[in-house]
Amino acid sequence: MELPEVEVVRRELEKDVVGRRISSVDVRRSANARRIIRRHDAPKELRDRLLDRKITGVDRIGKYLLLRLDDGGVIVAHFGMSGRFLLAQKKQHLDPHTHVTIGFKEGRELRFIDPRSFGELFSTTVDELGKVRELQHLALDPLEQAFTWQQFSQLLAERKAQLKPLLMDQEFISGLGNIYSDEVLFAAGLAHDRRSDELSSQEVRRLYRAVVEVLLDAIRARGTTLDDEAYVGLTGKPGEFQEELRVYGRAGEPCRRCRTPIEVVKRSRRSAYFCPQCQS
DNA sequence: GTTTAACCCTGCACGC
DNA sequence: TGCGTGCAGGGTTAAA
Repeated sequence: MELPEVEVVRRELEKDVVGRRISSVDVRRSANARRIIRRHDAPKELRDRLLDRKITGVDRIGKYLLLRLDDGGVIVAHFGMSGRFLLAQKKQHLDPHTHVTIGFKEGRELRFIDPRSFGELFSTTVDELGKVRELQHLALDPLEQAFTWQQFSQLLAERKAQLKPLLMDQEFISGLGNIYSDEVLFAAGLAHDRRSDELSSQEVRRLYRAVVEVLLDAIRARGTTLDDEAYVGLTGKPGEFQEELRVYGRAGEPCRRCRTPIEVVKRSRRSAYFCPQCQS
């Protein structure tokens, strides 16, 4: 799950969960549930921090969600590969991979579900936010006002790395993963292994526009829901951006722009999809 | 500084 | 049918 999916969930949380008061917190007694809240909380600590608090706002930094509480507390959530939130009625069937359940006074509950257990959910406070290791090294979020062409141009020039891994580096910009880095590079017409410090100013501008436009398009389509992945919105409705993917997952299929078959290369277990004709 | 590989994890596709 | 194997990918970490 990457920035667009997390942003869609953020907007849904803002609409459906802000203003709710937490009446119960349940952490499953499984090794994976402990792993999800790992390092930061014991189940009792998480419960004590959240119980009776009201959720006052929901922010996002890169792929991290921050649910703010009325006493200065913050719930931090990251979905990893297969994690998601489900807003359900309490009597609704419980997915076996539900690790944490946050119940509200009005009746429904927010469930953190994650089959592969790469996700995280833990509590902290506004004052301690700067000390949270996961958040410390996050770079600028590309949908923030501060993400300008000039800024991006300078960042690219300061590094000498291949574009694809650089775009996915959360210390460079935060929010892109494997799917959207491929889509962005296609939209910009740039090859995945081009060097960041060897781009012309025109290419930098194309890349900048591609980052912003692909992310906004994906958010408009409510994110990408792939067959083998669990991403669906807060209430179970899948995204639609998978219909608009230009290269990701389309190896061997004709490029939508020039009909050349899309190619894929593997580098340390990550695949990069691209059109050899349109990207150079 | 950059790149590579291994690790965490489970569901699924595949071949025998 | 059933088993073993490989793969997917978020991030982190260690090593090259």
